Amino acid sequence: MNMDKSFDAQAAEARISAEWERTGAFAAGANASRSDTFTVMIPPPNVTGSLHIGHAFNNTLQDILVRWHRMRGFDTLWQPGQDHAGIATQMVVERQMAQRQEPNRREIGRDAFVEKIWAWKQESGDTIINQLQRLGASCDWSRNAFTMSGAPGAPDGEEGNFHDAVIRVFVDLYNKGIIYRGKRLVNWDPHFETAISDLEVENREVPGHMWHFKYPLAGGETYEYVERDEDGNVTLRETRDYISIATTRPETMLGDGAVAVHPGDARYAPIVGKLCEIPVGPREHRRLIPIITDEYPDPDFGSGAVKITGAHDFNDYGVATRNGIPLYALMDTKGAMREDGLPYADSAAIATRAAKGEDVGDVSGVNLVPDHLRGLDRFEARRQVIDEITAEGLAVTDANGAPVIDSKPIMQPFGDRSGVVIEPMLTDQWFVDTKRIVQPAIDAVRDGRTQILPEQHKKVYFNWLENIEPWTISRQLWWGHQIPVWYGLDLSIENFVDDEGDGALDEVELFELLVDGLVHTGQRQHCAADFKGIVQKFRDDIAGLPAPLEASRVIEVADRAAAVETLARSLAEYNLSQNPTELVYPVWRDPDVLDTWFSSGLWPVGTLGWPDKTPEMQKYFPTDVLVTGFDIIFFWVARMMMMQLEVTGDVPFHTVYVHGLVRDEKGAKMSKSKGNVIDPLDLIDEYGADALRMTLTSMAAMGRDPRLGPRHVEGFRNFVTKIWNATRFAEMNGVRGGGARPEPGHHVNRWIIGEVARIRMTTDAALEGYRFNDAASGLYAFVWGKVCDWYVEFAKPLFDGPCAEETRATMGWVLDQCYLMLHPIMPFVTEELWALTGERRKMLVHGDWPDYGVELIDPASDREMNWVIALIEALRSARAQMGVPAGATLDLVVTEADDAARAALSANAPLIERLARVNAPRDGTAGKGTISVSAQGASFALPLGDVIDVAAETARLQKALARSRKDAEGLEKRLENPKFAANAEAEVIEETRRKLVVLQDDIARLKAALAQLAAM
RNA sequence: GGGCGGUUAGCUCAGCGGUAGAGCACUACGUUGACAUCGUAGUGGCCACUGGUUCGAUCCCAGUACCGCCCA
Repeated sequence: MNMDKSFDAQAAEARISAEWERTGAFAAGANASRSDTFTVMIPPPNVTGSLHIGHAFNNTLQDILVRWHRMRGFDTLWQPGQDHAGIATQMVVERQMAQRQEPNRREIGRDAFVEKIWAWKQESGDTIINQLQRLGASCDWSRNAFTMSGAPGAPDGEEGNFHDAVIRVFVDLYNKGIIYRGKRLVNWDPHFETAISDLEVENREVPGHMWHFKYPLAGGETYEYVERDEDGNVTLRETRDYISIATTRPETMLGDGAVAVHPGDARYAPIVGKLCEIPVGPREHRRLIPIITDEYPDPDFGSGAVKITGAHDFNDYGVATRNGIPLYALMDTKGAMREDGLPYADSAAIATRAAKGEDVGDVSGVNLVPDHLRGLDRFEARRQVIDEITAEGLAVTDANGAPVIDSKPIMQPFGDRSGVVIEPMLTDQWFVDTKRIVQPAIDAVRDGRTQILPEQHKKVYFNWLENIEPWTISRQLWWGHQIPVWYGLDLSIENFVDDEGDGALDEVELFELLVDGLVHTGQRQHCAADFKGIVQKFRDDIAGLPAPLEASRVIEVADRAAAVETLARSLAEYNLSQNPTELVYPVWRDPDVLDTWFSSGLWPVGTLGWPDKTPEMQKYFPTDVLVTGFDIIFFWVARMMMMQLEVTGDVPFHTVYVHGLVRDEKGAKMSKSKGNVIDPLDLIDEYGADALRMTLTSMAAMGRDPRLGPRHVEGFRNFVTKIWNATRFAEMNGVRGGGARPEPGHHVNRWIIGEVARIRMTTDAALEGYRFNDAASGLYAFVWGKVCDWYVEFAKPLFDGPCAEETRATMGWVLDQCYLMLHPIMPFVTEELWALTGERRKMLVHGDWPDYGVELIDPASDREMNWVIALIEALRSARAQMGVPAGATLDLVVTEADDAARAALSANAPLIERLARVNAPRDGTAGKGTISVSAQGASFALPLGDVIDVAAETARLQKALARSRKDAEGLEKRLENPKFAANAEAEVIEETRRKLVVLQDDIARLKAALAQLAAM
């Protein structure tokens, strides 16, 4: 067989991947030889996603753990799958529809749109799966899961039951009161027209402006405004008829409900409790709002007075709810000024009554946007508001009469998907009362049932969970798990009497019902897994209605409007026919879907078939390790902990390994806008998947961000070539793999077997501690630095001698061990070499991970070979420094040697001769024209003849001497210190003594050599 | 402002109580039985700064400076 000169990654990877897949090598339980399980859940990539370098890193680490366990015989499952990614996917498909100039989603309707998304998923949803396969990820692809599988409308092939799990948990938490609906201020994305969670908001500092406006006091009242410095001296005193307010968002002034000042702020004490006027809007309907006190305003910031717009600012919301200030919504779902609701004049009148302390009830119909601003975009409205106030002379001005506008950076919230400015909006949403389920998640990490590595991330985890806020889980999207809650009109009527008591309703009674019941705004809601589940609940609701209404058929309609219409029609028909079987009670389902993270929070159990009692659930849950990036520790890890603990009472995994973020060579975050993104597929194309994986692994130091550049990958591609060529050399010398571990007699062979045992132990220790970089660099150093640099070189002369057979057997075994141990990190080239070098019982992916240890280390061989290596290095170094031509062969004169040195020398002479380019050693003395080399217990002379440069040789020896002396002095000083002797461990003292003896031996030899040189 | 990290060879990073390591880069040499995607030998470091603990500190503690990241 003739091996190529290097590994053809491109060709081999595809072939090997296909073979793994064909033989089901990655199937759950494949190669299991024991009952212990090892389960890893892939962090599901977005179904819209494609492989980026972060995925490559994340999945390489998972694959290493998984392959390592599989080879050790664990019953291993690496569960793959994808996330349906609500907003992202909806966005992709909508954009595609727009490009194709198809009707938009509202035109085609919800069902058709969802169908389109499914079609898109069928077509291009497996992109990232294929890319992960190119990376070599050994997931059980036959189990590929999807967070929307089993949802209504899912096509063939998507019938998994993930949807059941999601709905089951929603219903369960709803029944426990942990999920609730409420009108709250949420982060609203005006682009996608949906609420998003805090975590999906990115706060960025952007250039902004702060405007200062005067809010005149009602009725032209005045007060003495006094400012003082720190010592209480008056710095400003004037009579004012206004209060000065600073704002970055003037358009929200329209919705102000109050002005707040700090209770300790003496400047405004005289006017607290009075009313002031919002300086915008039609003059004839100028609104008045109260001046209140609250701890929130910072007296040192701006004027110290803050306008309170409860419906459009989170801080203001807090102030407003504490003080009973109404929340006036100003914008629609697109972030434009509202056009709905009451006319401005009516609205302003209601608001003024409220400001005076009247209870005005629900203000959702109140629209305080003046007519001429209605429908304007929020930013356009801002400009107009500023202009109007300024024109009226109510902007605060400087000495020259110009309006004061501070230009300064302000923090602004942006939607992480849409990139538009988030608008706090008052809307009805569903929430998880996370405080009620968070404690077990905190406890589990605190008591170590789940370990977070590196440990520093525990603090972040605790900090977030201990200050957790309610989680907004509803999204105003169409792609996702629709909330399983149905609403019905509240028809309950107080004091209704069926006048005739005949169990039928006449026109008068119906009219009464319509007026008192139907028309009032109340509604009922019930939650169940499906429509069938809520029917009985609504029946119970209407059971108290007058006959025959109480027996109405519950039917599902599109929305509230349809329900009202349907009910009205049903009553009308009944009125004509008096046929009670025609009566219906229409209900409609909540149109919102759940936050994608609600479903991915159930990933560990949902992928294993829960809520069914599946064998997989039994076997593989709780899972073992979650490997993930720091950025989703809140999004995902914390939520999985909470949700799994809530539904199963168990932690989802015992270890969370948190890795860093892959950066570019300069340490910058990779981003499309910076243009510094590295595509892992490009790297795979150019250098091979193994090289990329090895690079990423070697950089995976815990708690550090790897910096990746193509140069690094190139280095590890060379490593792939190196092991390939070591194998090629072996193959050319008749070495075959697949044999049992030999028990050779030659020190070289005995030594390398001991080294293999060492690397096995350090590799396992590194992997057990999730020190991936140590595993990678240890193996790299072993294969290159021990096997290739020394063992292969030592073997060359042995192939010509009596030990040739045992050397062939040993080399075959050693290389097999290299393939085995490198396989988790570099699966392709090792699998290829495994196949090329022997008849194998099974593929390397199912190879048996070794478990030998110190028993294979022969101390005598170890000592001897290390002595030989040190001597060869000393000889080479001396030659190079003295400028001996590389090709020249020198005599090696033994001037002194103890028994051990003599034995080692004679046993390994051919090796030394070959690798140091010297002739067979002979005894003699150093004379004129020789340079000196020493090894432990021995001194040598290398005759160079006339060419010797005495000065250079002296310099070389003196430099070595100086170094040894310095080291020896340090050791001596330490040993002489009585406190060291008293305090240090016995082992340390012994080690120090030993080192000193070696150094002293070295110094003596160098001195002797120098003396001799001087004598010439 | 709060929290968490980092600062070690020219570059990228390991090490984290016993006086420093790797890869890359650089210099010189090299057609040695696989590998030039290579080999051999070298150059290069007050381990950010200041104190403290210790027989001993790059490593532990405190502070300073600078640089990141996350949350306000």
